[in-house]
Amino acid sequence: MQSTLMHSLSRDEIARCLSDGSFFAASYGKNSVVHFDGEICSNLEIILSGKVVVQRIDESGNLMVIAEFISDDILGGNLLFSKNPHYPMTITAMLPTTILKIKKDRLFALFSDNQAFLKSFLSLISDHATILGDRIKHYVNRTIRESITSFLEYERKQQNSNRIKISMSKKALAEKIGVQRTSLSRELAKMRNQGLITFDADFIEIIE
Amino acid sequence: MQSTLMHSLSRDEIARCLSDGSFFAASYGKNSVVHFDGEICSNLEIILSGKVVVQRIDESGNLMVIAEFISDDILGGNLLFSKNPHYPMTITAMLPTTILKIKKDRLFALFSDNQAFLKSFLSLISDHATILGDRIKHYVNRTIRESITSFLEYERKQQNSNRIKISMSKKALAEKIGVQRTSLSRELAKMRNQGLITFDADFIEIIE
DNA sequence: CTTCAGGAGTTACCTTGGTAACTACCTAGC
DNA sequence: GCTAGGTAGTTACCAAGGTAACTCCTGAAG
Repeated sequence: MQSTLMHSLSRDEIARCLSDGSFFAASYGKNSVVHFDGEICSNLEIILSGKVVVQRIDESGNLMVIAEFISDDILGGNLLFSKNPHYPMTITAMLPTTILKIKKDRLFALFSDNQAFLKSFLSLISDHATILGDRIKHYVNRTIRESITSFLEYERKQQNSNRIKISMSKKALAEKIGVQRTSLSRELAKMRNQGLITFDADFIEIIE
Repeated sequence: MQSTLMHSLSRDEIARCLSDGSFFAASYGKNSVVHFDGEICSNLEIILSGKVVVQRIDESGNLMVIAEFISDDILGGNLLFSKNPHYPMTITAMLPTTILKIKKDRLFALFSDNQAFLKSFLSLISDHATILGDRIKHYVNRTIRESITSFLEYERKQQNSNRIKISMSKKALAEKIGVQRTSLSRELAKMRNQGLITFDADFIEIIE
């Protein structure tokens, strides 16, 4: 991806937008909430640095991490033009994060002026929609075993190895696939007992 | 919504695109598959008449209906510009359906020429992304009781009445919230026994 | 060095809900 | 009128996994 959206703007354009107030930046500390569930979305936001997560929290406080976004990714792209422009989930900074905000009306002018910008934007929001679809496909209405297998198969392809580096804590993995940490722990242990995998803190290895 | 996308095109534009082959139509019979899971998406499609459903079918054949689309809605909008332009779920015609297909490259030309068309398109794909978000929010990782309550609360607001018309069969409702029909039946019976609701074939009434 | 917090593994207990096997309708076609 | 297919309701049985209450380990702060 690599900053396609910002790169499609010239320095002059950026400078002009910053000076006339249609672009402005904001900073968020670690663990602070960037957008609350239900908050209205009136700007397109581009992450300049840091990391945010989109998370659903249900009534009993259970957490599911739906997506993670880092530099050069956007927030709110799919909300700005929808009939109901409210953030449907909570967005929280995981690290100190700076975000550039672009007013909606200015955005439309940029689309007309700059085809590359529009193309990057469409590509980003399409990928975001795909992420949601994937969440449903991979983790919804499945047993934990199926969710784990789905995750491992995906990572095996990505990493092209049976020895899969888990670049997050087990707790985070449990939140990602939407189950309790203890249940994930139990199921991983079962799979190890059945000779399907081995694992430690950093790796899970699939045994053929 | 009302056909905003087609209405934003002039008759001349439509006629021109049809004659040069960048627009073309296709028909599908009831219960025929419009797109298979995994199929590549290379056109934007506009539903001219009929009804289609987006459904996820897991290995054991369980069905969950993710969304329903009717006339003037689009298919593939979020796929065309994404890095992985494969249909992530099966799309099936529920009624005899005709669909207009627009080649991707032509689409981009239309965006440049016609701002209203771009605006309609952005609005449609944003709404689609919102639908996916809602599915996750309302029905994922919940008990059947919570899913039912969520559905009833939503419909209560929509219909502005405690007596909620269910404009689908119980079987379809079960598919919508992603549970077995018998389990839905059991849970509704429990809720009736606890004095929370009454129901018959067409209505569910919430008792305050 | 000590303390404390957070990640991780384990397990008994129990709720949720999927499965399967019924029954009872209802409607369309013969 | 009779039969076949589709929708609904019911329930015994059982597997999956959430909950809670532990323990152990590690790393950072004091």
